[in-house]
Amino acid sequence: MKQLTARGERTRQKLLEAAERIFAELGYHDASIVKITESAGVGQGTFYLYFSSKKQVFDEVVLDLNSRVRHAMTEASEKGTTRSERELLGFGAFFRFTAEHPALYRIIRQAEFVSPETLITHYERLTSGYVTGLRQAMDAGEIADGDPEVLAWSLMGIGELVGMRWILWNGEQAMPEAVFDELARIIVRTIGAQDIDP
Amino acid sequence: MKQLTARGERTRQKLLEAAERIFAELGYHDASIVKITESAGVGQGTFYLYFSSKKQVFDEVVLDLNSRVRHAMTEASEKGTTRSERELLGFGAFFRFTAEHPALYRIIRQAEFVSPETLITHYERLTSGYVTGLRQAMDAGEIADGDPEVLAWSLMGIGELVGMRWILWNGEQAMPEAVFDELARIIVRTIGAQDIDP
DNA sequence: CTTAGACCTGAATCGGGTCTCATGTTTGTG
DNA sequence: CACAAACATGAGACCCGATTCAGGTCTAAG
Repeated sequence: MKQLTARGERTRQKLLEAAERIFAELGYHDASIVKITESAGVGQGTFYLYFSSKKQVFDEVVLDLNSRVRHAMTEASEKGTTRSERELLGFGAFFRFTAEHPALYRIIRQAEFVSPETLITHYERLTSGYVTGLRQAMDAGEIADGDPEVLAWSLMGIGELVGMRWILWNGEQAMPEAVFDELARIIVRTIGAQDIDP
Repeated sequence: MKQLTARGERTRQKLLEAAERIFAELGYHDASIVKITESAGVGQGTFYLYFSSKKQVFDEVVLDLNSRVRHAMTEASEKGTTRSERELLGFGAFFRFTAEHPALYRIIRQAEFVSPETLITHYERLTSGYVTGLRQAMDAGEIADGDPEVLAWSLMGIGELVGMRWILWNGEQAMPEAVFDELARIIVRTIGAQDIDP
């Protein structure tokens, strides 16, 4: 599998998108190659021209979702000036992404057994950028001092469960404003945001 | 399946324990009835004398773990007097349970597709008791005011991811003390605990 | 218009899983 | 001790899925 022509690239992309769709809908185990290729509109055998196994396409889907969600969060949070603001913008982007791509959740929860290495990679990529930002804010005295790693994982946990409860279980609607407002207060407390004004 | 004799009860229990073990180790899909019955030391057919399907035994294992972890948390947190204290004792119990029964995590993450109803029941039972306690503490002015439900889910999220990172991924060891101490500070901030002393 | 190379196909192979059932074994009671 | 009710068994019926492969089809360059 090396150089693909435009046609090959197109087919590969169709398969990747179909895989994301089917994995999200049915879960890893009930998603069969037949269903994926059917949904992509290609023959069964075609799958193996582009991916070496079901697990491999799974990993690729996870990593793809990972880089997309991080991109969305980074882009949003860069618009903020204080750490609180940045944090809330990041959460907002995360929830929006979740509502649009429930696959993120549904697929990642499966990774525990399907592909633990990829699960770890996913979470570590999410935290590592996070930790840097939090440490800077700590050094600047913008938020409470402490171990930024524990804080980063705590914040991810909040996002994960609140997103599950109010987005996934709400039919992938946007989150009610009241919930987000409450959450905003909680997050500001959690990071221990300080007023910097002297 | 109605009245079981002592012998029947014993066999059923052996199967339930074996199922928990095997599900935790292999995940739902790779856990086969053959493996469960082998691990329990009974014949394959015996399984169906006590459970009607693989999914049913899964649900039973989840609900059993759920009631055990809640019991452990409640018992621990009742020893505390302030809400902060209670909260930290509850978290401690949760982490201890996780270290001793990694099945809790590994199994529940699978439930998303295997048995979504049971997943929801699990989380809702965990929060519902939580919400009551938090509301009382809010009314007593012990912690920051707000929607106790959002706060309950946030706290669960923290426990879930921090437990995953520092217990599951650490070979099911107890959590490093430094991490727990840091976490304690984070939790106290998150609930917005107030000094009550006038 | 030819043709090499890229691309596509789905039937067939192979492995494995759930659940049933006809047949035995154990236990407690009269 | 006899025997009904409970309990236990594992072979096999039945189903389904990942992956392979031998044989087409498409496309772009000459």
